[in-house]
Amino acid sequence: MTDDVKAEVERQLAVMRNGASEFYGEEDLRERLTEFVRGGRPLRAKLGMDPSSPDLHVGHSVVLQKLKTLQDLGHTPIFLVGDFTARIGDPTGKKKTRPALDADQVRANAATYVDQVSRVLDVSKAEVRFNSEWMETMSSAEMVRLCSHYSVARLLEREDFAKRHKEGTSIAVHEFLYPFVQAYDSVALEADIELGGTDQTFNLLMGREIQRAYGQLPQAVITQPLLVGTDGHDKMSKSLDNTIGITDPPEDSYGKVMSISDDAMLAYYDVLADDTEPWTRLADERRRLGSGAGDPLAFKKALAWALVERFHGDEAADAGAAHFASVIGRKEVPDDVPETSVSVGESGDIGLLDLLRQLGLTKSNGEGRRLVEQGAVRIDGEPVSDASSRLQPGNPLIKVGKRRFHRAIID
RNA sequence: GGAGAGGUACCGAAGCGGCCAAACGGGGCAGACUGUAAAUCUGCUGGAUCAUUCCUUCGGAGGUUCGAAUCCUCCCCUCUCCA
Repeated sequence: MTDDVKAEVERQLAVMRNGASEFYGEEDLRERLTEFVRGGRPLRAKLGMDPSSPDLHVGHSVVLQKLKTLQDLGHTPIFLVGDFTARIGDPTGKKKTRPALDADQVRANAATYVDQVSRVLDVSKAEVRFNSEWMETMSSAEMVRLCSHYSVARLLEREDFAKRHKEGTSIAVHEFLYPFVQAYDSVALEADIELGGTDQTFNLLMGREIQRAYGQLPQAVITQPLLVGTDGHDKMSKSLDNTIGITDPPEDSYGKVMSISDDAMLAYYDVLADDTEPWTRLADERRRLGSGAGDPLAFKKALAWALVERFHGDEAADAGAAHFASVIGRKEVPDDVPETSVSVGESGDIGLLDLLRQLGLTKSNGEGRRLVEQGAVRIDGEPVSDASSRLQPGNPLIKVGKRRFHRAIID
């Protein structure tokens, strides 16, 4: 019996550790975990996300996946929507003060989160909380007390703060408050474990200290590696415009994966793979590619398929693959080309540059002219070389670049 | 409160009376090439205009000048040092 308990505790710890970058406070957890295995209360696993943009992306899904893993182990997943912290703006990794979001914006973003999270996690069995719940009503006196538990010197140990301080970029005082609030969230939620990306390490660990200061057992901290963006260099981030959104259309998601470099492709696999079907099949090929052999294109297709499948299901993944093979591979016209009706002027025809703008394919005539000059514009498959050309009424298919199609209904 | 440095296009950064719509780098877009929308190479990258040219842009508001991103005045913001 005791051995069984011990084995189960070790098994759970191993599962938690799997794929993680760091597991801080693992020892602190052992006792609580043992009680749980003996039939005690489940551990409370916290994952916080600020609704600073309306969409979650695949990078976020890495930690969400971990939360799901903890859910599957029988623990209580707590998805914390940082509606209050979003209004401060997480200074992590930032070179300058983030603009604070207003309450309405935050509320609107938060509303979309729960739905998106449900693509990964069984939200109905999770505890979904908002930190405005306790932060909105915290008194100034309490805030002061909270801040008394940590020193400026230690805050300045944070690399981003230290750098900004040294370089003379301004750090607004409220930015210092961010880690305090995040840490206090763990107190309010009585978290046993907190998850986050490696970039959150400081904030997460501060949670341990603040919990101790409030007389709680410190949470364990599991950090997950950051997913590189589609550019292959920086971390995936909305502000860098290198994301694959959880709610992106399957065709886009598939195409975005296909566009990443081979190096990034391996990084994606390493961070995203779990022990479920489409991923496990790739394990051998992953090893071959690591040693310079293998078929990178086939692997990338399989990776793209697996990723789309995770968020949209296998039919959507098939559709994404078919779309890519058709449009990019065979250079065919996709089935679902958007259509827009435009009217000719008194002349009875319409200028190409006007048309491009009306279809939303270009922002200005200058841009349109440039694209035409560069041979990027095709009408019904034929390249156009004259920017001043005019089109008669009809239904021409306009193609700009390699993958932007639009059918014009000219009358 | 005092002294100094600075605010330039999506970002970084030159320019410091006309040759500036503003060098250069990054990013973005396009083309070539490729197993892909990677890498690499090439081109483009404020708006209107076929073009000549015109309009808006160099923190904000005024001013000097034939002419200002560049000079002057006031204001706002950032940073440094001093008190």
